[in-house]
Amino acid sequence: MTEKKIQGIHALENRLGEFLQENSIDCVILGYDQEELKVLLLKWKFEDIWSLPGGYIHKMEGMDQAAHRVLEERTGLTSIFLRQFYTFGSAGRNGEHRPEEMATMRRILEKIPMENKELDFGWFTKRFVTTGYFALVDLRRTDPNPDFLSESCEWWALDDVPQLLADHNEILEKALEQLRIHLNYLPIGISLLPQKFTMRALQKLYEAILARPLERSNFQRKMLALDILVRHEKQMTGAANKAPYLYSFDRSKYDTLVQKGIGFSF
Amino acid sequence: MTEKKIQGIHALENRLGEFLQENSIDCVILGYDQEELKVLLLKWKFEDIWSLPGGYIHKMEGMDQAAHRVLEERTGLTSIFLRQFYTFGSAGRNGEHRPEEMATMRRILEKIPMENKELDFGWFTKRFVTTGYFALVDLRRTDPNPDFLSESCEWWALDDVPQLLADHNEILEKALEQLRIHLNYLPIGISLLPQKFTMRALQKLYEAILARPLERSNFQRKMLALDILVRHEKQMTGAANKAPYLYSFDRSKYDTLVQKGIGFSF
DNA sequence: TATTTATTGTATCGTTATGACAAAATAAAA
DNA sequence: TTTTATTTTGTCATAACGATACAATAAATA
Repeated sequence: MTEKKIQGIHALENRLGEFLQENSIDCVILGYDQEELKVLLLKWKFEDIWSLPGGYIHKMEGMDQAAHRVLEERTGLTSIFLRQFYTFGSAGRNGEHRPEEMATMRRILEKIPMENKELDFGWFTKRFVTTGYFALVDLRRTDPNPDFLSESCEWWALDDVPQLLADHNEILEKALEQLRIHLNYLPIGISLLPQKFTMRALQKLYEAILARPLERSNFQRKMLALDILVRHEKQMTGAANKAPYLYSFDRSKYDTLVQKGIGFSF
Repeated sequence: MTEKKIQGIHALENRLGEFLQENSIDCVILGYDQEELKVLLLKWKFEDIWSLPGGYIHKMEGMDQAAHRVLEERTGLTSIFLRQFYTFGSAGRNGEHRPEEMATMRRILEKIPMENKELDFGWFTKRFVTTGYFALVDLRRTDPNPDFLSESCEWWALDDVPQLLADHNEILEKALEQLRIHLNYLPIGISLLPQKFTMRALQKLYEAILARPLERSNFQRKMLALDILVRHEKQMTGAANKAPYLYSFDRSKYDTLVQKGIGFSF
């Protein structure tokens, strides 16, 4: 078998894993920028179809590992906050329930230069199960890379997310729902913000996740009461107003707080 | 289709075949009796091995359906509180990581008459991903039934649970951890207690789940404040003390509260 | 019948958490 | 020097909470 062919098969495995296999993982990779929460989406070649980055689990690999691998392949980031949030296995996930979409997929695969492009789409009639992971990243540190079957890999503001492949919109919604619950057990800014940030930035992040405004002074009071922030010098913004302090997380205090798992709510 | 292309497809199939996995579900069925929380376990035939009841997802069946099916097969109960809590897919779940246990399983399977090929399960070669569900039931309404591979099906007090097959002890622990979190989003007594119960019984249930004592009068105050209980006549216990009232859940108020998803904590 | 016992139902009290709002501080512009 | 916009800190009434006390009561006991 030629090297090229092996590469092609390997790419297919990674990308189409969720259709070919019974098990796959899908990543809801959330980044934060410009006071907005964004999600990383892949655009398929040739057609206007977007989907969550995903892949499947190699034989000697755990599910968590697979999710980390996909994340690294798409963003270049390692050692990232990544958490399983739900497994989707309804009968309706079967490809044959979405014939039009399957036809589109068929067109895409036919145009991709591979020697074995006449794939038997009987594969598509299998029931498949995918496990969702959400990741929180500082998107300015990422370098999004499309995979073999994608022509681009872009950050989308949550409000603008288009219709996605299969049930990926539902998966995204579930990820956000779970993230909001996690917020009560875990302060999350540490992985979404740059190392030093203003209290306003942290509040805007929480507001973006919760999709509702929070009261400024009460937010500050509660956040400081957690005793996981370190205050640094002020940041001179150049604006005609009082300059805000910069804060960063105290990693060890942060970790012990997470360890204790104390619930706090917003 | 050319011979070469057919070869390519076969190569792909073979390659993918290496990655074949099995999906299963495992149920942590919790019952409450005698002020104790109990879990339903199966004892395998011929050997002293216990495990959680579980099963495979049939071809045209969703994962949730499969869990309901297993639950009904084991307990006779339908329309039950049943919730997915986590999916276990670490590399270590592969049978080949537990050779002694696999040898035991092999002995068991050899003694069981196997007309049915499905029973081979591929336990010794495939990697397993299992999704855990927890169920809450009134155990006095159940009729535990062992399955084909089990010789008994019994309720075990949580404190007495023996070492279980594979990572089932971890799965049980995770189920309890998740249940305790759910407790803050959902009053759960409705499915674990008989229709009418005393406040003391409800408190004992919460204490059993949380594994810590709760303050009596404050528990009563909070629980009544939820406004989902109906008070009935007193229950004459025959003991030399004040007789307690009986309560039951107001189903519609209960449902609307769950709908609102209001958080309350103990 | 009167008293005792054990448990239940409810009230109280001090502390803390919370939401809404107000006031002081301050960097830069006018 | 004053104005402007935003941050930081403070206040205050209310609600929630943990701890404790006390009253109510069904049955046993004297």
